[in-house]
Amino acid sequence: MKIHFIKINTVPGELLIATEVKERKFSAPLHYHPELELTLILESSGKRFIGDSIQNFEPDDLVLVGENLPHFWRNDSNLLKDGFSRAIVVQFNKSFLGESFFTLNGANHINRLIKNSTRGVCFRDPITKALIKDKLIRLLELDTFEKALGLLEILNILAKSDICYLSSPEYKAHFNEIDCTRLNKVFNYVYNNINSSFEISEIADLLNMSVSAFCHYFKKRTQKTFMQFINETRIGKAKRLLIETDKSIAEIAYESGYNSLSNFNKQFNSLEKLSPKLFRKKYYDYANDLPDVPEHLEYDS
DNA sequence: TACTGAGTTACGTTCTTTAC
DNA sequence: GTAAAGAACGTAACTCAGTA
Repeated sequence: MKIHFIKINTVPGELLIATEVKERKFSAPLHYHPELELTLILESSGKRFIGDSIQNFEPDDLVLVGENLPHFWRNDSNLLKDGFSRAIVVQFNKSFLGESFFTLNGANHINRLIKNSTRGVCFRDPITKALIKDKLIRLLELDTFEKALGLLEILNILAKSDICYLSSPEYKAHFNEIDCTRLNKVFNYVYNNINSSFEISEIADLLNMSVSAFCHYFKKRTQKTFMQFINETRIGKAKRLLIETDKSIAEIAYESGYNSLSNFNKQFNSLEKLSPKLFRKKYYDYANDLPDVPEHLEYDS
């Protein structure tokens, strides 16, 4: 799999593209394009790669990817047995309302958001996300003019909301064809073998590198050590198994790719600041205490 | 009391980082 | 890209807590 430059095919007369993506699993490869992309995950979970950021995503994950920023979403393979991955994706050019619109007085905050999005930004405030989800769902039904107004309203809300940067400040899109072919080989290998144990030398061999050279390379490109990436991926899977199954901690440890319970506990503790058992207990306590969802925030799927 | 599952510790092996 | 040192991991053996 290579990094792809994708030309977004805008419909003549349309200012932006707003679509609901519904697939068994998100199929877009690592790619970039000059259009900005606002993505709201409706169903599915896994890992998203944006610039040099590698993080877990879950339903209601809301992310704005700036122009020419490499990105792709990778589903958890174990969650695809009985469902679809769904997301609302809005792609638009930063000058969809004219070259200088966002430099006008009163629109500077949106201009700042567009600039910040070149590192990729996510929005964590639940009230903002609920509001944007509602507006994105409505956006799908609107005509061109109303869509543009709707997107303007969404950008206005997002620009006033707290943001979390995804890529590091030092990140520059330094991926070339070779880098991305290599990283895609690594990601594919890891996701296809995450349940089993594998040695770092296997991955290094895959790229015709020494183990040491591979460690250098991976850290430089992702700002994480390879084992950090593996652990975050495995613990992410373990958390879902803790929540969604009643399997024992040991079973979940082995199913997440750990060969020892002790290391699983150590890793889980260091990432989550609590033991797997306590995590499961806290989740169920929290779920049992949840009030009914207010009617205006419920959405049919 | 015995059994089971969860968590801890010590030590050998493997991985990551640093200096070149 | 390599070598070496330090950090992190995996294994085995252990303790502790809950339960029948």
